[in-house]
Amino acid sequence: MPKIQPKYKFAVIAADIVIFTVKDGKLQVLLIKMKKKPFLDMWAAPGGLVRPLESVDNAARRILKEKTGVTDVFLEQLYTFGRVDRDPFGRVVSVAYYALIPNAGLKLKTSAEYGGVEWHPVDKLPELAYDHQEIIGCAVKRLRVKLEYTNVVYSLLPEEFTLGDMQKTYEIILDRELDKRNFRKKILALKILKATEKKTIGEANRPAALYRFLSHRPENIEIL
Amino acid sequence: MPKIQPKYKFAVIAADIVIFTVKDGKLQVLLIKMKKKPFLDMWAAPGGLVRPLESVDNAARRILKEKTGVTDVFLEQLYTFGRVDRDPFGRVVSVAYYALIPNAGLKLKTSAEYGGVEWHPVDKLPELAYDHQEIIGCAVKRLRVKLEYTNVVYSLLPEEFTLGDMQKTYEIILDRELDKRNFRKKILALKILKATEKKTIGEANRPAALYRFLSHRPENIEIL
DNA sequence: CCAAAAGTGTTCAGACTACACCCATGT
DNA sequence: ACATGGGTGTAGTCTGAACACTTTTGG
Repeated sequence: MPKIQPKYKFAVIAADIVIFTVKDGKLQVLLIKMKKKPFLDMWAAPGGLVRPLESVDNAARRILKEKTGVTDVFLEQLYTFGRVDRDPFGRVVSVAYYALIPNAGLKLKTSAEYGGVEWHPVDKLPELAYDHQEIIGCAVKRLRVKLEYTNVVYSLLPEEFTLGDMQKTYEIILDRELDKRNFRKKILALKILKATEKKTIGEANRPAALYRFLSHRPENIEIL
Repeated sequence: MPKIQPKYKFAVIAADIVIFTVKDGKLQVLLIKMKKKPFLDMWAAPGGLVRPLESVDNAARRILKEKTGVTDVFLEQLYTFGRVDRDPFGRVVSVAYYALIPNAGLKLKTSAEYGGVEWHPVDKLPELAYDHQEIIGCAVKRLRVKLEYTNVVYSLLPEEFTLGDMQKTYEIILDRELDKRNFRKKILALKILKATEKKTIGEANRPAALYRFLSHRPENIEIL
């Protein structure tokens, strides 16, 4: 067990965010390259200390916005990681969150503070700082079950999308194939989508109907 | 919004435990009567600051043991409550846990520090300190869903129990009646119990077979 | 003999699974 | 013309829900 440097007199609180998107046919997380010594060149989920006059939820929203610029996406508390030796800089307890953002040509802005900001597929993660491997693993598990009984995919898809897009998103995250006919039947029966008049154009195949979610709020609905 | 007294320079961490049992045909929680000023004579779930060299999980276990003496029961992290003004004594973030303990003639020991320790039915709670009403409400919700897809009732029942005891526990917590035949069929089909040779004796009705859980570890199993 | 909980099967409806072919477009 | 994903229905199986009477004990 590493020695804890009591930089703070009591345990203090940080928030870390596992930011997911689906990109290039893979579930990916946003990681930041560390420049500080014990974790030099390792990667970590974005995070930071909770400020004295800021709620933990707000800290999570702030960090998410700082790194991605997005604000109105699904963001939920995941779990609190409180091992004594999880942070070599001091006694820091991390309240972890996870967020789902659509892959809409988001520009990642790095800063001098970090060695880079990049998406990494969850099935091929680099070496991670702190206990972030555990945190991300936990977030992936949670995301998988959450997809099955809520409508939160809305936060991974663009405003308008095809049923094929939606099914592919499920297949990528759940890592299994779904039956097209059963999937469409199920989803349409739930009445959580409304069809637009539009269809996809310019693709090398038959145009597909575009849908949008009726509600962009998380709701519990048995989906699969 | 009340003014925060910066007793600590940063936010510090406490653990609060919602301790459940089923007693007198009701789901009950263990509460402590406060003696400190802004919450004088109000009740609260047991809790305390996390010590600098103690993990948050260990703090929860410690507090549970201090108040009840029990150790090997189901104890799980619930949620972290991080509103800025949740504690008038300072910036304290609470990692809430919930525990399930069997109602086996547990003796509650009060201390000079508190005005009393008592069980209270969750459907008739007194006025609660801090945000503990929210925390307990959250714990009850979680317990209800958890009962449906895990075996955690084991931690509310004695070592040996009848199927009637088990069904009653479900009915009390879920607050709805269950069909006796369907319940027994389902539970026995899951193979999570083993029948003992024994039967209840001395009751004013037909003796019932006594069962025990095969495993006393939390497992995900579709129960209802 | 009465009260109280234990114990025990069947039927019906709805949900889930598996499965194959034609269609509209771009190249 | 062909490659690509879009779009559609049915039959069989499984699961969950509803439902009533007999048994064994203590009082």
